[in-house]
Amino acid sequence: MTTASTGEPHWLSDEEQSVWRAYLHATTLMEDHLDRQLQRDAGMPHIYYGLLVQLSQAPRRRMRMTELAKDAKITRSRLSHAVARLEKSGWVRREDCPSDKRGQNAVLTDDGFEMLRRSAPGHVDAVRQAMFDRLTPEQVRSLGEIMQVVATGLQPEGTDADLPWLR
Amino acid sequence: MTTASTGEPHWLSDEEQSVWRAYLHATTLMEDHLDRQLQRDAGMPHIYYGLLVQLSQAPRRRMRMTELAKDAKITRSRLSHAVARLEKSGWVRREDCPSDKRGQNAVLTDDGFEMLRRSAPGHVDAVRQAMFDRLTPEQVRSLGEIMQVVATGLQPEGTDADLPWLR
DNA sequence: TCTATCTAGTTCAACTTTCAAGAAAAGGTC
DNA sequence: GACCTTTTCTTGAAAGTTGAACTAGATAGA
Repeated sequence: MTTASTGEPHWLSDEEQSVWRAYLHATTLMEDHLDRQLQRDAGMPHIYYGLLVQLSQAPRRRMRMTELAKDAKITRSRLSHAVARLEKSGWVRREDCPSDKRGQNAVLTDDGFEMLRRSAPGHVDAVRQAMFDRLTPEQVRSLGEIMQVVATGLQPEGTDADLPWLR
Repeated sequence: MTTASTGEPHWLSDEEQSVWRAYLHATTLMEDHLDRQLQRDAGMPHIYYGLLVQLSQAPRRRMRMTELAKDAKITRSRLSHAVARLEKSGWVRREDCPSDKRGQNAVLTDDGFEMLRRSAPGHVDAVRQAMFDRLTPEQVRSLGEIMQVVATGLQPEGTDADLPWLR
């Protein structure tokens, strides 16, 4: 599939290639770095930690599964497995949703909240050292805009709510 | 662990938090997007595709396992599994290294090269649509600098060659 | 040479992710 | 209500990843 009707694909320029390589390297190393940091200090991968953070910020520290999955940009299936694991560790528990008998709420337990409280400073430090301490304020602002544009562009079609929101 | 000696951790500012969220969303969605695109069009995850690209650019389309792992920022273990899989698919084959009997070369097969040739245009399109088509030239330049800084900061300690290069 | 150490790469088990399939409740529509 | 579709969430198997343990070959020192 080529962009236009000319036979020749629209390759990346030298600069674009080098930016793309840098992007892939930086994001790979960052994900790796945070996964290790959190596996070591909190006993879970980065994505699981993110789920707990979301829950901790939600009203009454609980969220519907689908909403949580949507916010975390993961599939429901993946979330089901993740919550099962976090439940086994005692950081989360499931709760039937009163208003919709199909629904489940994932609830952050007190142990889970306490664990977050303990590990948050170390995690923020890791993020800071890897990213914010190395960038100028201008670069931080610019990065924010760029990532916002990219995220929006990849956001599921349906304006935002109840359409096939991933894939 | 708190950054300084004051008791209070150095939390992220509101702007930093919002940039960090955007970064996480954008990179998650991007990885997801490319994984699906390549799984669909080339029958493999993004990281495997990247390995083939590296091989295609190496002299004689072959590389030592360790070097390939280092360039791709993955562990040797992961690479072993990946190459085993790619070998089963016929895109890569292993070859003993003549000069070091412990060594293995991963070699891109003709089929692998042909597969790359067919799927590259679609992949470039996907990258372009998701990122470069949405950014101004100024933003592309800025993104390149930022990612370079971050990648360098996370790069393994040893200047570059033969020291513990990951973790 | 003998020995200790290091390096290259693989393997195993535990864990995570994906995809497709499925059960159960909710929401139409007639 | 009966019927069909949609939504919510889970499950199970296959694929991929991780970290530690392991084999074999290279290296260096006495």
